Amino acid sequence: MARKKPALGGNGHQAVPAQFAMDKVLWAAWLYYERRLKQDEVARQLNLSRASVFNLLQKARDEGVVTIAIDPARTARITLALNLQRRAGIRACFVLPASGADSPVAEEIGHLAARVLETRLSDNDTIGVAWGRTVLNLSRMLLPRRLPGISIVQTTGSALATFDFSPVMCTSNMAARLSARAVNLHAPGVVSSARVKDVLLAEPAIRAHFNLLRQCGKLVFGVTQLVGPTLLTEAGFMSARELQNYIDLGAVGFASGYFFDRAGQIVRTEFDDRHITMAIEDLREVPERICIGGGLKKVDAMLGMLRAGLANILVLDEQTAQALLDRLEAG
Amino acid sequence: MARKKPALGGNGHQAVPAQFAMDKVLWAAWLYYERRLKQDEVARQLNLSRASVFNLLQKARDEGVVTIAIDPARTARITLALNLQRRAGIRACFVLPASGADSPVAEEIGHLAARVLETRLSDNDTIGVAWGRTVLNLSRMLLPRRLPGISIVQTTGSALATFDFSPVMCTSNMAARLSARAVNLHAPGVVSSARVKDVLLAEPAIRAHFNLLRQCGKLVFGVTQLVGPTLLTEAGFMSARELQNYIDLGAVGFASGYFFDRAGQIVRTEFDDRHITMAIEDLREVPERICIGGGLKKVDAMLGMLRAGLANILVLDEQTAQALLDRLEAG
DNA sequence: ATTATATTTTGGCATATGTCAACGGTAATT
DNA sequence: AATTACCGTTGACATATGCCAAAATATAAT
Repeated sequence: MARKKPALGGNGHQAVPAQFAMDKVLWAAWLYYERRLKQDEVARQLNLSRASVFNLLQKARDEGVVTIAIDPARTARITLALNLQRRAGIRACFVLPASGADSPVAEEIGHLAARVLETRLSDNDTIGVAWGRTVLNLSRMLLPRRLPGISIVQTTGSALATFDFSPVMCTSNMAARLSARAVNLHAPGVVSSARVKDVLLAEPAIRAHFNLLRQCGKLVFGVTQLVGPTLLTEAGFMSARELQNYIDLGAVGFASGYFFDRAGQIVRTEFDDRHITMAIEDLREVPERICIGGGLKKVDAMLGMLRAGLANILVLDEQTAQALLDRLEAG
Repeated sequence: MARKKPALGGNGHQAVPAQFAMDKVLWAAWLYYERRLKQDEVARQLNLSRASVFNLLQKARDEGVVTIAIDPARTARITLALNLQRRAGIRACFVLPASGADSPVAEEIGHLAARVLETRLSDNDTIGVAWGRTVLNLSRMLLPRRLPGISIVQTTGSALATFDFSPVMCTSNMAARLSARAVNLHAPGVVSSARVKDVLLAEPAIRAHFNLLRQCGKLVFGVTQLVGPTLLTEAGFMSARELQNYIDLGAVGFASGYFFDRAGQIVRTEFDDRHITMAIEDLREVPERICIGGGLKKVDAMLGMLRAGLANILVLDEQTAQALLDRLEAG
């Protein structure tokens, strides 16, 4: 996908970035994609070899000068998506076309989610971002764009353990892609006691952060199942014992900072009192709550998540969508 | 562009053969454009021939399922440049992006012009250079390079008064930057009588200079409006009375040594007979005649200059380009 | 059922695109 | 000044795409 280095300046000598016309990348892209000239003809116009024109076009695509994108809205119009949307009582549902065999579903869903998010972004948006592998995938697939009015805000305290899909990683990655403002939450994700959490939440800087989160127009998060090996413990976010407490109380999944059971009831333990994350009542006020996830093993968790009303926009793969729909129709 | 029929919605008949719960057009488009599979691979996944996949993709493009878009902010300038080029019937046109800031336009245009000139330079070029503030700006922005085969030739006699953008200054500055040969015209710009001009033009050294000018592959000059305070008088090039004579005859501008009116007719007074400069018929033979200039107050002058056919390559700022285009389209 | 008439699909060929290793010039380093 | 390292450029070759006319299939009319 990513060809080479971002290659800012291009040819070394000269502080003459794209601001100046005769930007060959733009010129070539224009002739090729707008005027529909063949690469040969473009080459003739620019006095270059065709191979060079090809390279310029490559760069144009990599830099995001040209965007070749599928309107993700279309993925929401297929029967399956519409049915699921209706059954789950949500606002929209985007379904990744099933691709044969060996596809790494998580990556592809991140890809689709990136497209979905891109089309929904508007100026001065504030976007709350949780953490997780899928969310990180999303951030990686965003096309570089310049949207300076946008803020990407962390919904959860930064985790202590170093894992590559940490909250900080997710937000800063996204912000970098969009040239947007990254607003990190300078607090641990989990603290040792309820008292410490109270103290932290009373801090002005932290309060300000949670106030900012109340301005969010969009929220992006993944969903995790609790059975089998789960990232929650593997990533060092919580202990196996802490997790077991939730499971014992009937929890089937975790999303956007909260655990819930099959029926969509939020499940709480003392862990919640030590978990520094966006308040659930604020969370439910966010107009667009986008949940990204797929894989059959997550069906139970997603079902609970939907019933809990955490998401109102869903991005998932075809297979999971079908399974989810079947379960919803079964009752 | 539109290939065939609009192809009724694609998802028209819901009674899909069940095996494809998914819209084939979308599916193919996703695999091809997002997953970057080859058409063969897509064909294999969909159990179709490659040609059919091609047709699906065609339909996807026609229906707007895939969008190939160039960052509109960057294309505006190019569109403007192309339109202006077409309307003015010139060879090329380079537009300086409107910088939000209050930057000194003249300098920026010189900068752009320098880049334009650099990309067009070739070995053993002979370049005729007039004088003016913009031309001097150009010379200052040229990157030092070693192009020994090139000659920079003065098109107009050296002015007597000392102003920093005199013909000699412009040529020698440019030559220095390019390590090129500066060929100065050892004669005054304006003499006292037609007789003196004749005598001078008969001089072998001067004849040789004008012969050299006939070899020019490129010409670089600015353009001046005549209303309001103008450099022509301020720099001591001519008297207010001499200028007024031109204005009375309808002249609106001065470029590359000649005055012209709104319609592009060259306007002459006895001053021309004392002005030592490249003959207009030689001037019009030069293949690349690059005019540099900007600022809304010059629009009238530039219009006349274009109609007079003095320039066939234009370097100007976005605002002026737009104004010029509007005027040309108005008729 | 049969014929006529669209519509979709396909094989194969002409053209366009993608890749790569080698070249040549510039800039930084010694 | 010589050396190295780097990067854009290029020609030649390998693949992929675009196109069209013919075949297959669906649809309508008689």
